[in-house]
Amino acid sequence: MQQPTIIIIVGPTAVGKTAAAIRLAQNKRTSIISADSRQCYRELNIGVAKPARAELDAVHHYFINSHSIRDEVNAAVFEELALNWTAEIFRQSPDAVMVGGTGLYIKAFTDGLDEIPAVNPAIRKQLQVQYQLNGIGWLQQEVQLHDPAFFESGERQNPQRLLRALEVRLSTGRSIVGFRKGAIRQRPFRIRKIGLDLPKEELHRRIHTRVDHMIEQGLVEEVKGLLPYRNHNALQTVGYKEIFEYLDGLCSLDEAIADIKTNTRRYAKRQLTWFRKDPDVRWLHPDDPIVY
RNA sequence: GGUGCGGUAGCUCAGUCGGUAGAGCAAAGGACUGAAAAUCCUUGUGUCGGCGGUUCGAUCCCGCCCCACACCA
Repeated sequence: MQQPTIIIIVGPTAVGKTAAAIRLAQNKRTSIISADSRQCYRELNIGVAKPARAELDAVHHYFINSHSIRDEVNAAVFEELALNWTAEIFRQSPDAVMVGGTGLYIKAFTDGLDEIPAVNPAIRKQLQVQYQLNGIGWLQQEVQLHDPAFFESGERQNPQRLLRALEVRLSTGRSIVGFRKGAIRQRPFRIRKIGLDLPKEELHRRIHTRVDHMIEQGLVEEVKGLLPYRNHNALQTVGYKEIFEYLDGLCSLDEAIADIKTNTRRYAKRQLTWFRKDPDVRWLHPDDPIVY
């Protein structure tokens, strides 16, 4: 018997992944696993362009509204959940569909992450506080002192990477460099990747239209309700950050909207940089039929 | 109509005591294994408003014109 197959649809934001995935899942009579690091939060709706109610009713979606912004979600969490959901789907169907724009999550699912023991949350918290207080210079010194191997190879200007290296070193007593094997894990199913793309101008038009639509839908109200959670990681999100600035009186609404458009265009560009590098992706126009 | 102030990169502006110019933002390209819609790296794109004049040489000085803004009439 042939191995079950998961078809993964990737591409930049606003290209039309959601609609394509739903068409495909309906054809294959199967379910969809979302691979989107923001749509999993039930408190985030308008600003993250979730599938519409009718779309969610038409096809079962995993990893949509599955978490709270108070939960800690990351690539490792996604890897484990998605593998379980995949197994669940394959009990019913030889096909599964995954769709999303979060490249790292998809890579964690297809290739696996190296095993690194969980870090002590107290250490993580403590490092964040100290970094806020003392800045990047302090962080660099600490990493140089505690993990010279990473300091030599790593990104010295990147606070997130430095903090990660440091928390691993202080939690486990070992350098993160030693944990990174980069081994690609074998999965018990076939993986097919489809990339959707449009000419840049058209993609930008779609982004701009979608942002305007979000404002009409009441994005400002949604963001107002989330003000108490603005420091959560889940709220470090295009569409939310900019409206917080507007609500703080730092800019006009029009400026905030223009910033959302700019930041969404840049996000799309980063997504394309990531996915274009992947030789396994077969590129299609969003309207093309996906046949396997 | 007069006076003042300005016209330099896509935008906001700096600058050159005369030797063809540089910041921020935007943009382009890239990296990225537990924050990834995050984070980080690289790259300056230009008839210096137009036409004349002075000068070895003008974006800079002078004249005229055009455009924008402010004030006066």
